[in-house]
Amino acid sequence: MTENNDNLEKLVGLSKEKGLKLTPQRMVIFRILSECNQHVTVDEVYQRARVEYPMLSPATVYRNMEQMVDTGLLTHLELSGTSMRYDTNLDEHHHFVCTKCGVVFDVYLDKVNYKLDESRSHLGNAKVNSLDLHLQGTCGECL
Amino acid sequence: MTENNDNLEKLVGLSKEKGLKLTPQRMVIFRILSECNQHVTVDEVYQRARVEYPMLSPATVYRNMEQMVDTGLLTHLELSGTSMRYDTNLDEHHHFVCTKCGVVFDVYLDKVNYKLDESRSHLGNAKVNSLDLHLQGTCGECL
DNA sequence: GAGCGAATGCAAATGATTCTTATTTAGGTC
DNA sequence: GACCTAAATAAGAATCATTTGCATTCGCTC
Ligand SMILES: [Mn+2]
Ligand SMILES: [Mn+2]
Ligand SMILES: [Zn+2]
Ligand SMILES: [Zn+2]
Repeated sequence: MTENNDNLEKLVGLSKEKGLKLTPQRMVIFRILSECNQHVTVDEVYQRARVEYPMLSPATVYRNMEQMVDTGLLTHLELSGTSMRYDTNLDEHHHFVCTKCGVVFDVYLDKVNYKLDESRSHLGNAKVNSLDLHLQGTCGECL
Repeated sequence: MTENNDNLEKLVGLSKEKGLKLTPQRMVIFRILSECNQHVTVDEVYQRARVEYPMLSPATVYRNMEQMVDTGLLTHLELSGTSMRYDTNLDEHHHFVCTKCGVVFDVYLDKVNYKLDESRSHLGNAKVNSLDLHLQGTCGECL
């Protein structure tokens, strides 16, 4: 709860720095993002937000969340799926996805080592900048 | 070329086993899949196919490719992006994506080791079944 | 060649996202 | 506090990928 408040204050502070105006719509979106699940869709945020702010337009949520990505307050969650998921966790981290229910957990790595099979991998002289580990399996609930 | 023929024959053989009927539309799709780039969208296949078979319907390509996933002749490429990509390579492998041009290369690994930071990763008693390594960077062309 | 279920074409439906436009408003300036 | 302007919003149309319903056609088996 105090952590949520911290998150909210951080969002408000950063958005001021970026020159974003503090509209009530934006405040509702910020608060929901600071309270709810890390890996959300626009619609999940919209559904919650409209309870408190019924005249809110979905387009506003779309615009705000994309803008937050542009200004570095959110990231896109790079998973395939029907609708875009956003990540409020800006730390470098990876993900576990439950193949039954779709729940997404954050995974932090102490280390990763991998060795390419050069004979079959044809990267040419591509330069690898980052790696993203996607773990899949069954979550505790679905076991 | 002989390799493409092999691929095509394999597709035809497998589809017979699965009880799929050999329609001319399906044959065109199979042949294109056996000839072209591994990581294709439905539309890329459709655009090629309609050259040879102008009355082909996009819905037919959608239906066939999804059905091929169901019967194990194709897999979904688990990347975020505007439209679904399919992988004709059924071997276990990983991918490199160029962040400039979007090209996708196959990557084969000899080994992977990773160590979770248990204090921050909360997998509960989830069971991890597979891992997928996504390399990102700049391909040779875009360097 | 007949019969049947699978496959197809086409057009309408869907769902997520983006865009357009007229209107409102936050936040700075006097 | 009134005023200004650029930013933000609501509402709805537009777009794009994908799916679905339905009438018709066609591979395949006997
Ligand atoms: Mn995350
Ligand atoms: Mn591949
Ligand atoms: Zn689960
Ligand atoms: Zn490239």
